Amino acid sequence: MENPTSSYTPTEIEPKWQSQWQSQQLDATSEDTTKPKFYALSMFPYPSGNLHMGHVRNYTITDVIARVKQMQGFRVLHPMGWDAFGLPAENAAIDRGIHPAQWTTQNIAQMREQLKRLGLSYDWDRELATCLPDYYRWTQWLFLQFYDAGLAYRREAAVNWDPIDQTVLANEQVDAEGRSWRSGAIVEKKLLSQWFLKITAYAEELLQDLQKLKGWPDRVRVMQENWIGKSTGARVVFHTEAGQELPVFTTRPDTLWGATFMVLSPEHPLVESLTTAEQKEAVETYQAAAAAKSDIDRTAEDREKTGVWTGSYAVNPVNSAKVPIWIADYVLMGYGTGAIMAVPAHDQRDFEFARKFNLNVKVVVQPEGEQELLNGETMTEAWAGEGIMVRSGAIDGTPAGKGAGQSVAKAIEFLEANGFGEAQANYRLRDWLISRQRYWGVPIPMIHCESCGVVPVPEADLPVLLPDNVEFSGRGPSPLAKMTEWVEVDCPLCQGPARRETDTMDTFIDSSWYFFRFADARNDQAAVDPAKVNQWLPVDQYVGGIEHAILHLLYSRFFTKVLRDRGLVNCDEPFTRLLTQGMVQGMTYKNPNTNKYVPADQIADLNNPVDPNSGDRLEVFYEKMSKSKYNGVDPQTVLAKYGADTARMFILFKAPPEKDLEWDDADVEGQFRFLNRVWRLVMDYWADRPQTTTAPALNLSKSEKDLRRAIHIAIKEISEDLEGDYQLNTAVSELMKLSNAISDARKASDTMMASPIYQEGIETLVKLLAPFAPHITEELWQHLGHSESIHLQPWPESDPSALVVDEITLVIQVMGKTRGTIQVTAAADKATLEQLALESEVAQRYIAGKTIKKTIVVPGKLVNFVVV
RNA sequence: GGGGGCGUGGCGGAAUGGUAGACGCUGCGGACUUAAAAUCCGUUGACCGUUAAAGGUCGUGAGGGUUCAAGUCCCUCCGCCCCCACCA
Repeated sequence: MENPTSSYTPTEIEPKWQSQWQSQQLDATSEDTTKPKFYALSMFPYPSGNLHMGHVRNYTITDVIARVKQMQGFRVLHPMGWDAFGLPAENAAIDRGIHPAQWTTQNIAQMREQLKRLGLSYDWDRELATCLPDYYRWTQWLFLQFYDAGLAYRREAAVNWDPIDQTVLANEQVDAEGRSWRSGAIVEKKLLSQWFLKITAYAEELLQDLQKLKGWPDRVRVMQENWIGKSTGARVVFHTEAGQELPVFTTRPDTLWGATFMVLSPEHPLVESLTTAEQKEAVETYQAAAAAKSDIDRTAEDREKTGVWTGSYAVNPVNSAKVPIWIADYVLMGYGTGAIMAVPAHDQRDFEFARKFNLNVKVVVQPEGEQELLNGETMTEAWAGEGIMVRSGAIDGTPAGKGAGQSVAKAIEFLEANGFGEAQANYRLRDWLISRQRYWGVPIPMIHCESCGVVPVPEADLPVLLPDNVEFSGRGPSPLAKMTEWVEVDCPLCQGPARRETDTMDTFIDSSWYFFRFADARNDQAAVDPAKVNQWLPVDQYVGGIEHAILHLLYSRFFTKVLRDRGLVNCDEPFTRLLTQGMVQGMTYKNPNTNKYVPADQIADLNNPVDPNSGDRLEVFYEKMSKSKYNGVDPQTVLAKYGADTARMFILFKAPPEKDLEWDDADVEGQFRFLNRVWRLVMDYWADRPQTTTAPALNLSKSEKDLRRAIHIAIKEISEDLEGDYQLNTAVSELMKLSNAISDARKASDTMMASPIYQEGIETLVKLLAPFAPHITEELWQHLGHSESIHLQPWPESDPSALVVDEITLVIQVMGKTRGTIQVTAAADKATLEQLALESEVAQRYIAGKTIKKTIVVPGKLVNFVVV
């Protein structure tokens, strides 16, 4: 017999529905404020031009969440935009002579089409691109807000300098050996005056408020905590013999009596004045060597300590001891005061330094118990453990430790009482250097006037537009600095000759506020209307890669707090819940002898992979997809072959969202088969459905009851999987179970298809599947005789009465081991359960000849006999 | 060095302290077909056992512990992954 129903052709139905939804404005953001709001956001992409599987995974996860919330009666904001400034566009300009704006615009157009092919429920009316003046105008305006608040300032800082091309390089343009990506020259450090945002002013709040982020993965919170890096201790002021103050920060002020020398960073401003004539040459040589060292050299593991004496001494405030002042690159100018008191007996780094340069080691913490007494002359490593303070004047005899009444607290008390210092906290977090000596970014809206100094561009003059007709060579100063007619302006204050700031902003600035702009994306009067922002923010669910765990998320939190303090938004934190999805990995073939990757299509037999060139056996493993490893899978290929719904289902089912996902073609096939089964199940029902449906029976048959139960279990389980933690993989497996249950019910009974329960099953399955596979479900929904979109249907509710069972399976255990099961009526009470269990054949077999000592009855679950 | 996470069949992965391995992939056997594809049915942790069953033993990285009962809770150890790191 001919198949009465058409077959499932995703490549036809998917584009059809995509264009219908678009013309119906199905995905327009609802303005119905009687509904609760839900803001679902994926981290917006850099428009590289090609969508990769990582994007597909990210956006699919967020789309399912947005669609479910929509069906559950929320008004949902689900926007998309482009993080469109950045280096690759400028590289394209240098390499291929195409203007960054043109390159970016083309890429956006291409990626937008690819995204649309995935069936994502974006409100495209709110699309934004950070490189467009109607967006970056407000980025500039926000910068001026920071400036006005005293949170933007200028100071000198080191940049990567290419001495051949005479240009500044981004960190990404410096390779692992410290060479320029273009010229190959060894990159130098060069000081330039640059703009900073004062994120350190918010360090404590950024740290404290991590506790509010209950919907964030622990590890992201911990990473941010470590990044902020708070440590508590004291500031202690030493004096040089010449009388200059030389403050240090220490977490162990209690060991101050053991400080036998001091170390300054080579860049410390006092080094020059402290250096004696005899030491001048050695010190300057050392400083020059330190300056030339790359970051990689400076942070290399297990480096031997180096350093040089300045020739000067300082005085230890607590015991007036004369301590030599050294410089060494293990002390960093950017942390604390750039100077330390060295306590070699109790700090391993100081110990190594002291041993190398024969400096005095003085023990001030003596461990108790069986420990041998420590001796500064003979000890082989620093003692950082517990003990009793010795040779420590005022705190002698105090137990070492940070607790109340212990050495650290006592020492701080003593310092404060004598004016030697005070308790202090220090943060590892540094202010954010935002200046980039590049073209393709937001121009910093500042003007340098010879007589007025640094003057902000008046708000009325925003945006400061990027000039168009720029030349890109990759050499010399940034393209903007070469644009004389753009650079030279009148000072807004004195009208005298002035120059524009030619640096642009770090692109992380653009992405630190885009989630606000989506709430009011078309506003040309303000960055955002506070009323609109407060209606949508904070983002309820943010989804993106773990690689943004620190910088992007921390900067966004910082911006939110500053905008709150400027009265622009109400929320303290921008992202209530955060999901960091795992990466997508591809099957990788690598020759272990040559360390070269081999494309799969060059391998003759994938079951026995050998290198076509050498014949070496290849290693096979999963690794993050990348071009250089030939292990990528192009979304376009998958869409063309199976359609978006299959790709979405596969990605959702294959692994939990936060775990890495191994791409496997066989599993993709499996998902395609599942959608085909659903298609046939629904279409067969529609073709063979009885023309007169039987009235709802008062007494359901057993198979009807079982099916109804399966339906409502599926609703319950899937709804739970979609709450909070988004266990999308198990949600998909529940959909499969329901599909299987419907299929089984049909096979079990000829009359089942006429039952209203069967119809309920079919329609529920389609509705529950809709957020996951939006196209096939829309098509099937229409075939089922509905005219309104399935995506506007209410989410099914689980009926508790349907879950009730007449009989349960009772597990019989003896001594905690499962020995069998019996069927019992669900209504049975504890005593009855015990009785039935005891009488059961299994129980009798294992209890025979023994005495029951104790019986545990867990109603609805099991009976366990403890016997002797 | 500091911090966080993970370890379950051939594979991806399920399991509010209560029948470990749901769901899927793969493999194997079968039906349909001239044949293949597709589809459908059965089976798929290891070992012992039997003609076949029935049945039994073991099993969640290793070892201890708590409990009537442990993948799950506690302790020790091993292995892998990630973040930070000469941060005073």
